[in-house]
Amino acid sequence: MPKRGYHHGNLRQALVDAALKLIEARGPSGFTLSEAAKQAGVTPAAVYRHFEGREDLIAEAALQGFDIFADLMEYAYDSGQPSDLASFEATGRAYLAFARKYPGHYVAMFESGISINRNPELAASSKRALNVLERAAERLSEHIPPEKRPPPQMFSAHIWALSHGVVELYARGNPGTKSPFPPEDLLETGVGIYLRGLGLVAPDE
Amino acid sequence: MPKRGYHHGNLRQALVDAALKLIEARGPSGFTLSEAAKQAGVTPAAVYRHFEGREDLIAEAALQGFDIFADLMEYAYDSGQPSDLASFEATGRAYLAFARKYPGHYVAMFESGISINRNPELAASSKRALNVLERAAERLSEHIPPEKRPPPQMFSAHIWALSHGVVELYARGNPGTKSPFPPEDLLETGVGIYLRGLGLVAPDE
DNA sequence: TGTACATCAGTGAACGCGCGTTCACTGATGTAC
DNA sequence: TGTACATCAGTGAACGCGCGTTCACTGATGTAC
Repeated sequence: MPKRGYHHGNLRQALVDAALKLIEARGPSGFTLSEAAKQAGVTPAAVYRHFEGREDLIAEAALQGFDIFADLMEYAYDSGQPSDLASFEATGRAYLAFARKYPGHYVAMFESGISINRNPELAASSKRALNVLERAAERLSEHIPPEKRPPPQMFSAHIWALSHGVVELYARGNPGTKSPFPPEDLLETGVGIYLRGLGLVAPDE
Repeated sequence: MPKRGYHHGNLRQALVDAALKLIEARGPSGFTLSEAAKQAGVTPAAVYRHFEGREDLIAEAALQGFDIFADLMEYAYDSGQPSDLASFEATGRAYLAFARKYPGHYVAMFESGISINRNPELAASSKRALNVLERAAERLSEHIPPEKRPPPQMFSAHIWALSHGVVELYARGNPGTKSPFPPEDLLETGVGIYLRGLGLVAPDE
């Protein structure tokens, strides 16, 4: 039974969890090391037993996020197989689902200003997530006649950008920018129209 | 001749300009009122002659950004007329062009955490920009048979999201997330495929 | 099973720093006569 | 044109605050014998 007595038991993860909650609640710049320590019931100095400092703590939170994210993307891809189209659509949905379910992680990953390259592990993990989407795009592009086939990296970039834009603009509490449609619908229809434009979906459903 | 002697001449705008430069260089949380004052060659206390405080200064920077943005969007729309399709495409391009040309404004508007509703002027100005895109989408949607015509607000939301995503992910110095394609190309092709999906562009060019 | 001891996770006090904000002031500017 | 004066933009010193980080320490834990 951890969490009792002088020694915390699992302070490292408790600090990450506290950081995630704070980042979610107050944004990436509202997060402070001292506050995270406090929420974990510990002195700020104790943080330095587990992390090099503030940045390092954020980086760990982002890393855990990328790991979950990549897992989710892979699961989504697999669940769509053997249909390449279903796989592609599922990864797009997984992006939004992740952002909704793990908002703290999402902000740590994409808005905290953390560099993906500060840490080889972080770079590898984010690459893994990206690769799932690129693989899905590649498979899908094979259904298009080669002579009119745009590079698959471009597909994935389009979908990534659309998903990210939907999340940033419509799926979070940006005050004032109220969403005219549920974000999920927005992404779903956007991807649908896009795929129709690629000739991968029947022009009339 | 302003800018000489004890009185500054145009301190208010000089502070906004300094703030924009700082926000561009260090991100929204890297910006400090004191630093902006310093760059304008003035004591921090002097800022309070022109603004209520830090937030108010950021809000003014964002407001000026929305005004420029809305102007640019309107100009783009007009330049595409009488073709509704050209107008629509032009507004999408204008979004990216604005983000590139006025990065400080862009960040102040979309990433500083400022609320669009803190200020009626700000709300009006951002609404004006949004309206241009919505109007463009509305006109365009009239070229689609009514029975299979999705709501025009949905178009504009799709394009807005795609543009925003391209800017955030590929058009800025996010370290590590190197762009596989020039952002302009990415947006251009993405919008192209999307419009084809709507049946507004010939399926083969 | 009991004792001695090394380990090391967390303490608590302290630090220097830059921040946003306030306040009484000063002195340049522009207007009234 | 020259003088008196009101205005008010900017000064400079001070504030309290919370931040990230350091350091010598303490005492709980687990292992060796």
